[in-house]
Amino acid sequence: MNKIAGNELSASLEDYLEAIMQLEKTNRVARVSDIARYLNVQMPSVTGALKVLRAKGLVNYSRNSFISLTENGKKIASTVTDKHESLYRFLREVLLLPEEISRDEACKIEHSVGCETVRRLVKLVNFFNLYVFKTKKHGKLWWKQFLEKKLLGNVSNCSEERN
Amino acid sequence: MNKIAGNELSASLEDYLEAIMQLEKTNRVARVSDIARYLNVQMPSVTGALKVLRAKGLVNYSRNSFISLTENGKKIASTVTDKHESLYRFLREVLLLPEEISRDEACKIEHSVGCETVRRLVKLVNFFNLYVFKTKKHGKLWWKQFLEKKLLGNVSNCSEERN
DNA sequence: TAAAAATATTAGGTAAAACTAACAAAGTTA
DNA sequence: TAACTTTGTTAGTTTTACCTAATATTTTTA
Repeated sequence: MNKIAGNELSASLEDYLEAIMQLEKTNRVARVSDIARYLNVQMPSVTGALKVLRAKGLVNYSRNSFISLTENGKKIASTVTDKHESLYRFLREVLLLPEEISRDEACKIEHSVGCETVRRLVKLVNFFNLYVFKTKKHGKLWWKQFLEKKLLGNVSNCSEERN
Repeated sequence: MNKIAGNELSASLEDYLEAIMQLEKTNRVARVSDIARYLNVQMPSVTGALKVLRAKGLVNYSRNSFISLTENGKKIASTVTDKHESLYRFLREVLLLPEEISRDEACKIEHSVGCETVRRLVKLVNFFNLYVFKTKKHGKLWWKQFLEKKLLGNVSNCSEERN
């Protein structure tokens, strides 16, 4: 299962596009070694991914030379980045999770969440900023306390994790 | 990247555990063919997964015989199911997404979301039910309209999807 | 109970996405 | 410019998670 339908990209390939866009933004150019470092993979993995992305028409790239996103590649990369940022804001500003966890979590979820969901999530963030956090004097504090309060018997025994 | 740390299970293996628990609940027993149908895979894939899960001490299983979750397997399966249900409720009750999309989306996200996040998500659902939806007469309607309203210039060009 | 159907397993294969080791090309520096 | 370093590629391997085809086992039914 978990099949990848026709035009959809794997989480991994999405990550490469995102990395390239990010590196272009901060470093002017994205090199194989930068991408590798950014994504915590070895260089041959990058070369391999670039060939796949080129075959899909998402990057311009040729041996030992520059890498850039095509129009199409840019479009996908910004969709993913947008999901990432929206999720991050939701986790950070509404669920009030710590920065690092919000970042990590956004990274993982960004590949499995749909656009409409993200759009609504952004609305939710706006709602909190416009209404909940503006309530009386201490809206945000009140919400923080509400989050910490025990409500109903939701006892999930989360074996695995640190968070 | 996307490495699976020591004790963590892949999304796929989590799905098998979840399926087995679900089938045990509704059918009394989970058979290879049931699991295959449930997860949309072929039977040999199930046999293979069962061997891996057995090696990890998560299912009791022997050739041509019954399948059941061990204590440990049950624990993990219910954590996943719990994540699924909480996500579903959030998507359905707060973001007001259609049933089917909420279900699909929950299915995909359940493997990448942490326990603490889910716990807070549940609080958020409670908050909406206790406060937002109880506001005046038409709390829920008001929220629905808020969700539909255009706010700020969040124009993401979501090429891919249907939702 | 023998034949047919359903269920399960084995064997072998494929594809994605990573890896290492070895080599090649480019850039830097002495 | 020769030697060294950094960067990038190729070739080949591994792991995960699927698949099909063939075979084996169990259950049902005529």
